[in-house]
Parts: sequence; structure tokens; C-alpha cells
Amino acid sequence: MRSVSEELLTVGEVARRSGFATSAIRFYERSGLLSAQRTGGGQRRFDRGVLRRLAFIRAASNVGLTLDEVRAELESLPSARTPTKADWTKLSRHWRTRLDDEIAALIALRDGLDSCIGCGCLSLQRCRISNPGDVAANFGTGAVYLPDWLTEPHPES
Amino acid sequence: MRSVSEELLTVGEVARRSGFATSAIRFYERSGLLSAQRTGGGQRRFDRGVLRRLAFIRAASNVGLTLDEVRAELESLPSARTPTKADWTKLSRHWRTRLDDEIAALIALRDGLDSCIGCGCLSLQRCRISNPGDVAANFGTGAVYLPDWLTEPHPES
DNA sequence: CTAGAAGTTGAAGTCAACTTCAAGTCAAGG
DNA sequence: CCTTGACTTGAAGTTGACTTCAACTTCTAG
Repeated sequence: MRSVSEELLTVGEVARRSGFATSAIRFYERSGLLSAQRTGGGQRRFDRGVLRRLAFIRAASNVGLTLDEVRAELESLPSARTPTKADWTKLSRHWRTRLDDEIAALIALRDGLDSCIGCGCLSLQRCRISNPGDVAANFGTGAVYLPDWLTEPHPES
Repeated sequence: MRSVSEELLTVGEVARRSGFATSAIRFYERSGLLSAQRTGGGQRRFDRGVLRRLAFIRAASNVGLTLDEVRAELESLPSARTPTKADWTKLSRHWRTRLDDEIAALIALRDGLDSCIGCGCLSLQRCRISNPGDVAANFGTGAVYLPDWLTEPHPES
């Protein structure tokens, strides 16, 4: 084992290597997704492990997780030891299901659209695309990655 | 033909029948997606055709269009006559491609994930999920319905 | 005619995920 | 030692799609 103390990274370097903006990296630290040591002068110095965490964050958000979800997943990592491949694998396996669901939902939407194209209806009462199920109102706030009604069983029946 | 002048709807009624909140309906009018007559006292009175427009708006946003895109599509409708089935069909046919693309992109993501689950890498350099193509930086602002890099040919090579 | 439900407005708030800004302070090569 | 580029902070701004609020006004059933 040789000394690792020189291998600490500045925000700028982390930014360059990860492709995230420095502002995003600071934001992530503030939000508790990353942690960093500080120099005497108060500057951040990141452990190289931060790069893997950032890769995870990017991957997760590509899959459509919110930062809150990402934080939750990151917190489930062992804090004592450095996470292993298996640890990361376990987390990302979880996404597989999520992606499957999203794909299934989009396909359902497309198939519904096909039938609508046939009829040109777009009726509020009958069209699956404009009014699937009976969920008339209650579209909440928040980023619409996929409409909830497609991925959830039943809001309230 | 009997008189149609009594068949105008208040916002409240439109809300009830469409499932949109009254605030959303007013917002849509302000944004130029809907139009309404006014009573002497200044209240909105909507033509029944508004329900179809709202169905279209809902359908389009389920597919992932922004309101700007929806407005653009609505403006391409004939303004002189009442839009026919064929007019609506033409618009929604356009979505089919979009959905196909989105589905393909998600499937690509899932397949990439499958290979990553195998290796547990999540490397910034090699992993397709965390770093597809070479697009390291430049994730812009805006709602991430699907990551652009998945649906676009090449940002700049 | 009147009570009360429903309508009106503009301005401001919300949420997520960041970015931008101002006004500095720190670190490192020459 | 000094210059210069990189770093610091908290606060405020951004985008999209609405919602919420306050302070009225209008409609309509009885």
C-alpha cells in the first residue's frame, strides 16, 4: 500500500473527470449525496470513490430516479467499508424492474394510441390515451417522467 | 339544428367534465391553448369543443410533449372549421414515432443495464448506463423526460 | 332580492435539479 | 512575494406546468 493522501481531488478535477459541473457537485454535497474533506483553507478535497458515486448518480438519473431516491439508495450502501462491485450491482439490479415497468407502460400507451389513430376519437370518456382508467383529476406536481397512472395499480377506486 | 347558445360551459363545468383543475384551464387559456367567450360580467364561457382540445392536451402530455409543442400542434389545426376526426388523427399519428423512439431508447438503456449488472462496473469510462457515447458533460436544464443522448443522433462529434 | 356558490384577477408560490452571481479567499508556479 | 486561476459562500434565478392566495365580483336558485 502506498500513500493515498496525494490522490485527493479538487472539485474542478472531479468535474472534469465526471462530466458534472462544479456547481452540481457542490449541490450534491450540500444535498448529502457526496461527502468531502476540507483543506485548512476550507476547500473541498474528494476521495476518488466519489467518481463511482457520481457514475451511479448519473446512471440512476438516466433511469429516472429522483435525487431523493438516489440518496436513499446511496444510504443503503455499507458506510463502514468501501462498497464492492456486488454492492453496486445489487442497487442497480433494482432498476431493471423499474425500466421494465416503464417500457411496458410506454408500450401500452403506444398500443392505445394505435387504436386511437384508427378512430380519431380522443374522447374524454372513451380514449385510453386521454383518459385511461377513470383517473380524471389529480395529476400532482413534479417532473412527469412517466404518468403515474400507467405505472401504478390503482390510485383509489 | 337547434340553438347551441345554451350549451356553453363554465370553467367549473369544463373542469368537472375534463378532470383538469379550473386553475389549469385558466392557465391554458392564458397560454393560448384554449379560447373562451366572455359573459357580460367577464366570466368565461367555453364552447364544447374545448373538451376535445383538453383530451388532446392530456393525451399529448401523456406522450411527453411540452405545452409549447402542444400549442404548436393545436395551431396547425384549421382555424376556420371545426377540426374533424381526420385532423386529430393526423396530429396524433405524429406521436407514434415519438413513442417508438422513446421505447427504443428505454430498451437500449435496459439492455445496457443488463450488461452492467453482470459486471457491476458503473465506470465513468466504460459503462453505457453512466456514460453512454462520449457525452460527458452538458446535461442542460429542463424536464428530463428521456435523456437526450438516447434519442438524438450525435450532439457534436 | 338576496345568499352563497362559483367566477374574476395578478402576483406569488411550488417542485426538482441545478446554475448564476457577487464578493471575496486560497493555492501554487515563477 | 505575487499573480492568477481555482475555490468559497449564501442567496437568488431558471424552467415547466401549474397551484394558491387575496380580495373582490357575478350568477342563479329560491
